[in-house]
Amino acid sequence: MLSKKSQYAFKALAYLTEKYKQGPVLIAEVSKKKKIPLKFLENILLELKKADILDSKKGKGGGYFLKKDPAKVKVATIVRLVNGPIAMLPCVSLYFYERCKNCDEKQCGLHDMMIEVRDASLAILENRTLSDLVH
Amino acid sequence: MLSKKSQYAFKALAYLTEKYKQGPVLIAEVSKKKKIPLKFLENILLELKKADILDSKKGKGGGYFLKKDPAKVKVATIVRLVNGPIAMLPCVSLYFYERCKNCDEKQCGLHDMMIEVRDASLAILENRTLSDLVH
DNA sequence: CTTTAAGTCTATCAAGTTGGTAGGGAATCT
DNA sequence: AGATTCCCTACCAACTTGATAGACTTAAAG
Repeated sequence: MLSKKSQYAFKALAYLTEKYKQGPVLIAEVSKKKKIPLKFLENILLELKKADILDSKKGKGGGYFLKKDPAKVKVATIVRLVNGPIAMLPCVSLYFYERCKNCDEKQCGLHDMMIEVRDASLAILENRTLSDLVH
Repeated sequence: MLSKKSQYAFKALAYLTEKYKQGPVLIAEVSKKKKIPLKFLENILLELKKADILDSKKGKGGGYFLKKDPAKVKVATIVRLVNGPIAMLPCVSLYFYERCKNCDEKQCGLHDMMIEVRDASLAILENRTLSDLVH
């Protein structure tokens, strides 16, 4: 399951997508409109900035805004960033791979099945962008 | 991600699938062969018994065994039982549904996307059984 | 050059979950 | 009766999650 933090992140990103190219948006505005605890949202947006998804301006007239075209930012990227692995097992994760202990990947039936699930999920998440969050 | 408990459960079930119709198998044997902490495994197997997946016999010659044909036990069932929801959001879960707060499901882009992911995952997990874990 | 309006950073915390352990109880077989 | 094996309750340390507090930095306005 996506954490609450991830859900907040997506709501905030959807809002910033709506406001794309309209100048910086206050954290407080996002917090109010999307009903996300202010200080928690601060952390989330800062993290997204450090990951190069968002940019910000300080001082009067400042705020947060998308750094790139929302149609170019994959949902999969955000999930990995904020929520972690998409795969159901570390041994089938592309970005968070960890070898299985006590289990030969070449003969583990679960392994193969979870690769299928991963690929099915990625087929969707890698082909949807922030633009698809609003309509 | 599947919890360690879930991974243990699948390993144990795979072992019991191999021994299907060969009489009860000791917890201690499963623990040793699959390298699962004994007392932790006890809890897991007991839970699977209460969920009607396994059955057991006490005393000498006792142990655990599959209650049904492994080809009839869906992987999805086990995941839900031991790990919880398969969907990435409560508002798109079939078995663990919870309404979204502050978010109209009919106009939430994330909602639709996560339904797609859920269906893609279920297409696999609902059509694989314990038999597919061994080969 | 001071005030004010923002975002930035560090630290902390309560509650819940996860992975695991301990030990005795209950059933069953010999 | 005694051995064997599962059953049950309780407990615990470590980690994660969701959230808050407060001081700091940067930038614009006047």
